[in-house]
Amino acid sequence: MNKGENLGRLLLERFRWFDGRLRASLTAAGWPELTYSQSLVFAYLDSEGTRPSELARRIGVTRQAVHQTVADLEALGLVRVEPDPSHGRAKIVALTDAGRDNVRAALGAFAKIEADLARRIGSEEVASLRSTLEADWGPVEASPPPD
Amino acid sequence: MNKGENLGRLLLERFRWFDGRLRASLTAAGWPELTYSQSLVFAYLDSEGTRPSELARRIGVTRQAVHQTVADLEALGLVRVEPDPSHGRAKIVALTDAGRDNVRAALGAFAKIEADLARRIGSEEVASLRSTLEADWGPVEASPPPD
DNA sequence: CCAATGTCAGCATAACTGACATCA
DNA sequence: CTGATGTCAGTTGTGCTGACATTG
Repeated sequence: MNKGENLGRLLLERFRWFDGRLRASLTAAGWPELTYSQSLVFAYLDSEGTRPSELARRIGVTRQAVHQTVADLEALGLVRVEPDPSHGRAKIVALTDAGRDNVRAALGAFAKIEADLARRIGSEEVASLRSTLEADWGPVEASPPPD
Repeated sequence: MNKGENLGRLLLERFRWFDGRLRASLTAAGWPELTYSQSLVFAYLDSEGTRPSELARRIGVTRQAVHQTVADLEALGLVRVEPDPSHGRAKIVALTDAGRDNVRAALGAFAKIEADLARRIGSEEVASLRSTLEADWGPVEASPPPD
C-alpha cells in the first residue's frame, strides 16, 4: 500500500467509504454498531443457518474465535444457536427475527448508498464498476488457514 | 455486508485479492511480513519524513498506537526516528535505505499485479476501474478521531 | 482408532484511556 | 498559560495456541 495512485489502496479507501455510509445509516436507524468480525459472521451466515466451524472456514479464523463472536451476536439478540438436528454434537447459528430485520435494513441501506453514488458519478459508472469487480480476477493468494 | 451482489463486500474482497498478491510478492522477495498497522504507517509516510502525531491524525489512531508501530518498524530497520531539527521536542519518522528499497519493491509489485489483472480482464477494464475509484464519491462518513 | 466439533484456559497483539513532563 | 507532543502505565478487546471431551 502506498500513495494515492495504487489500486490496492484505492480499493481499500472505497471500501471504507462504503462501510462508513453503511454504519452511519444503520446506527441512525437504531441498530447496534457491529465490530468487523461480527459483520463478517453476519455476512457469511446462510439463511438456513450455518455451523460455527463452517463459518470459521469461510471467514478464515479459528473455531474458537467464531464461537466468541457468535456469543456476542447472540447477546445482541441478532442470532440464536441451536443444536443441529441432523448431527449429534454440532450446533447451528441462525438469524433471529431481529437479525432478519437487521439484514433487511442493511439491504435497504446498500440500495440507497448505491443510488446516491450513481447520482454523483453516474449510473453507467457504477454498473461498470460492479461488473469489473465481479469479473474473474483469478485465484486469491490465500494465507494458510489457522487451526 | 451481505451476500455476493453488494458493492461494499465486492470492494473488500477485491482489496483482499490485491493485498494477498502484494504480500505474496514481497515475502517471495524476502521482505518481512508487515502487519496491517505497519503497512498503514508505511503508506502514509512522506518521503521527507513525518511526525508520529501527524501519522496518527492521518491514519485515525492515537499517537500512542503510532509510536508503538513505529518502534516495531524501527526494529525491522525500515524506518528511523530522529529529532526534528525545526522543533525542539518533536521527532521525525523517515525511511531508511532498506525502507526505500522496500517501497520500491512494493511499487514494482503493484505494477506487476495490475499488469496481470489487465491481461486477465482487459486493460480498458482496469483503466476504467481506476478512474471510477478515483472519482469524487463525496465525503466519507468518518468516525470521530480518537485521542 | 480417527476426524470433526465444541469448549475451557491461557497468551499475545494492538488498540485504547489516563496521566504527566516538555517545549514553542 | 496554553496547546501540541512524546512517553509511561494500565486496561480492554480479539484472535491465537494448547488441551480435552464428545460424537459419528
